[in-house]
Parts: sequence; structure tokens; C-alpha cells
Amino acid sequence: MTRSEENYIKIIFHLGKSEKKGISTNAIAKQMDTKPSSVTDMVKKLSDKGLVNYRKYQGVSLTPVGRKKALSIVRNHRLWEVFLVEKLDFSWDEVHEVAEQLEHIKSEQLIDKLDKLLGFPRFDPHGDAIPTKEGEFKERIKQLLSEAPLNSMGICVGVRDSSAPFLKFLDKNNIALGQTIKVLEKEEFDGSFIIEIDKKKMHISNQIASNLYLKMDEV
Amino acid sequence: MTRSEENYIKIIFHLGKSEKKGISTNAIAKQMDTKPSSVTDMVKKLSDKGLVNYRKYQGVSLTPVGRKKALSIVRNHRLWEVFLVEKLDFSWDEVHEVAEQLEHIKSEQLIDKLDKLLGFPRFDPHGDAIPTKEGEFKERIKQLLSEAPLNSMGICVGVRDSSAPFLKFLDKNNIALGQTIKVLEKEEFDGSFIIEIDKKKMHISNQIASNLYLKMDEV
DNA sequence: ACAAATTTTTAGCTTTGTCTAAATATATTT
DNA sequence: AAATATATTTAGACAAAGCTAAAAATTTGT
Ligand SMILES: [Mn+2]
Ligand SMILES: [Mn+2]
Ligand SMILES: [Mn+2]
Ligand SMILES: [Mn+2]
Repeated sequence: MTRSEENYIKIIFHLGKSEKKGISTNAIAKQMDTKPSSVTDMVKKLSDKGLVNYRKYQGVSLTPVGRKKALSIVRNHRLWEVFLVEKLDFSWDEVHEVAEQLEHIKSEQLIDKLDKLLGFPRFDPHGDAIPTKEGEFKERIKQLLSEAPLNSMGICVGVRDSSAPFLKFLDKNNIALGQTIKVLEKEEFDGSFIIEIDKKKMHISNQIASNLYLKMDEV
Repeated sequence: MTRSEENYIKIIFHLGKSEKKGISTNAIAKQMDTKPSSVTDMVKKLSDKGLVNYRKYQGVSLTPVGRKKALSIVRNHRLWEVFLVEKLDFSWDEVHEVAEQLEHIKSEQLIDKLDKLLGFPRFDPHGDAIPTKEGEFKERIKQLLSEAPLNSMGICVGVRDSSAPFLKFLDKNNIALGQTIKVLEKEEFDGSFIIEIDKKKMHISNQIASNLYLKMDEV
């Protein structure tokens, strides 16, 4: 598989997680930062190779083989992100671009050994699950802070938006994965929240609240 | 620079070390495993970009800019090789292929941090010098075992052939970098040697002797 | 010095992945 | 049910990097 094919497969995988029907040409084009006509061409090629199901005008979905391949690339990407943060002291907002390159390095041995060096991590620095070598992938049960019931508590386990500006904002406000957050109040007017974190009360906008994932305490 | 351009520049650099005049199209083609006509095309492009000096039929050489770029790629390659051996437990005969891919990852920060993680190594697993970030590069003073005077001693610091079969042969015979070797006898008939290594006498063929570098003890 | 052999370049073609513009299919309004 | 808007595909072109075959330059051998 070429690098470009791998990127298409990966994006179709990500889009497919939240979409039941076929993924549209336009959606892929937007993510790939390319034109819909280019997507049509590529999608035909991937279909010929048995990696996607494609019927003209009906969108695409991954075949089992394509899904397996996508999971492998996602695995690479996320393991490299862990490496960059844990071993090279990158911050979590700096790793994505580099991992976009590293994910395409072809060497099974390399990934196996990297996995071992990192202690077989199950989640990447943004809280996203790392598929196993065997292609198993289940996302953690989690809930957006903005949808958590009042007075509930949970551990911050992930971000929905993992763009650098958002991650930097969290750093600045001392919000990090692993912290316990209690949802105290919701202001209905603007959808903002008052939460307790680190024994301190804090006010966060709806924008923030709807991009933080919590694993709720079972009470 | 594209990956292909980088590979050409790197090969021109390596060929240029042992060649005074311009590097020939054919020599590059052989190393790149491509056809001379393709080399001509690429060399023109590199010339247009100011990376090589090229006059038709006269071969090519690197410009200062091209050399700087080549050193950067060699630096990447060798740092990654150190990483693979030191941190991921690859053996020295397994790292080259993977480093060929990793050397093209574009991130200055990544290389700086990798360098730091590895403790700013000056030589790669095969004993080859690692160019500095600033583009300084001097090879270690060393001598082929086959050209060392009888009864001289030295430390094994490098290999000329770093192909997997040769490296595996050395492993099998417990010859490794850092070991002290004394040159005891030379058999003029076949050019083979008797050496002392690890307090044991050993017979090695001329083939082996002329692919091992020693840093001679000053006496 | 010239013919032969070798090396290098040129010309023209291929594949990959992209683009624009035009055509066609699907979806949304009226 | 049209008409209109939007999404998608097709057709034709382009740049990168490679190839083969033929032409041209250089080197070598006599
Ligand atoms: Mn990422
Ligand atoms: Mn991530
Ligand atoms: Mn190498
Ligand atoms: Mn090396």
C-alpha cells in the first residue's frame, strides 16, 4: 500500500466510526484536503484492491481487509504518539504531525519492539484506545462532561478535539487526563459549567465541556 | 525536498567521499538501483535546485547546500540506528532497512530530542561518525586490520562492509566493536591473518581483515 | 589517430496522484 | 412534479519519477 492509500483508508475508518451509511466523497475530500474528483479516483482503486466497498454515488465503507489495515495504521500512529510524549518529552499538542509521518514506517518488528518499550500501552496521550496487534479495538466507555449528570464525578480520560489550541488551553488551566472532575452546576443560559477539579472550583464554557470525556464513577 | 531527491543527495555524498572528480551517472544508477537515464533526469533537477554541480558528461558533485542536506540525512539515519540498537534491542544487522525509512521523517525537534535521549552519541552501531546538528562531520582516524603492521594492537571501531551477512558472521565469532585486537601473523599466501582477541588466538581470512577498522594504540 | 566500446543523454512513454471543467446523478424546494 | 441546488463522476491535463530505445559524447585499444 502506498502512503496515500494508507491515508485514505485511515480517514475512511475514522469517518466510518460515527457514520452508519457509506462515507461520502465530499467528506473524504474535506478530511484529505483534496478534491472530490481525486477521491473518486482513489476510491475506485481501493475498491479494485478489495479494501473498500464502493458503489457509484453511494459512498464507501471499509471491507474487513481494509478495516484491518486501518487499525494497523491507527495503532502505529498512537504508539508513536505515546513514544513521543513518554520517551522524548514532547507535549501532547506537538505529537500529531510527527506521528502522521511515523505511522507509515513499514516494519512489524519495529512496532512490536516499540510497543514493548512503552509497556504495551492501551491508550494514547489523548486518551484514545490503541488497537492491538491482532486488530482488536474497543473504545473506552466514556461520556462527554457536558452530558454528565449534575453532582456526578468522573475521571478525565480523553479529549474529543485534540487540536493544539485546545490542548494548550487545557495545559494552561491545569486540566489533564487522569484528574477527577465533579460536575457541580450547569448554567442553562450559555451551557457553561462549574466543576470541581483538584479541590478547586472552576468555571468552564460549554465549548470546553463538550470536548472533554469522563469515565464516570459507578456509585 | 522529496524522498527521492534526498536519497540521491545522500548517495552522491557517500560516493563523493572516495572520489575526487564528479560522480558518474552510472555509479549513482548502480547505488540507487535505477537506470542511468533516470539519474540524468534527477541530476538536472537537483542542479536546478542548487544542490549539485552538474555539467553534461562530467559527473556531479554536491554544492555546499547539497552537502549540508546530505549530512542532515546521514545524521538522521545514524541516530535512528543508534536508537534501534540501544533502545529497541535491534541487532546491528537489522537496523539499516528501517533507518532508510526513518531518516526521511521531517522534524527538527524530533531529531534533537532523539539525540538527547541517546546521550548525544558520536558514532552509530557500525562505528560510523554521526554528523552534528551544525553539519560538522569528521570521520574517526582508523585503519583496516589488513593494513595494520604485525604485532600492533588496536581497538575494533568499525566495519567497512555493513551488510547483514558480514555483521552476523562477526557476531557468530564474537567479534564486536570496542574489542582489542592484536595482529600476530599474516599469511602471505592467501593474505589471511592470525589475531589475538579476548586472549584467544584466531584465524581470519583476508576478506574479514579488510573489512574491519581498528583504532591503533599509540605506542 | 581512428575505430570500437562504453558511458551518458535525449526522446518518448508509463504510473501515481493530483487538478479543473463539464456532465450526470441525487437531494431539496417550491 | 418540476425546478433548482448540491454532490458525484467523467474527461482530459499535469508533475514526479521511473522506464526503453536510440542518439551523442567520451574513453579505450590498436
Ligand atoms: Mn494524532
Ligand atoms: Mn492521539
Ligand atoms: Mn545504515
Ligand atoms: Mn550505520
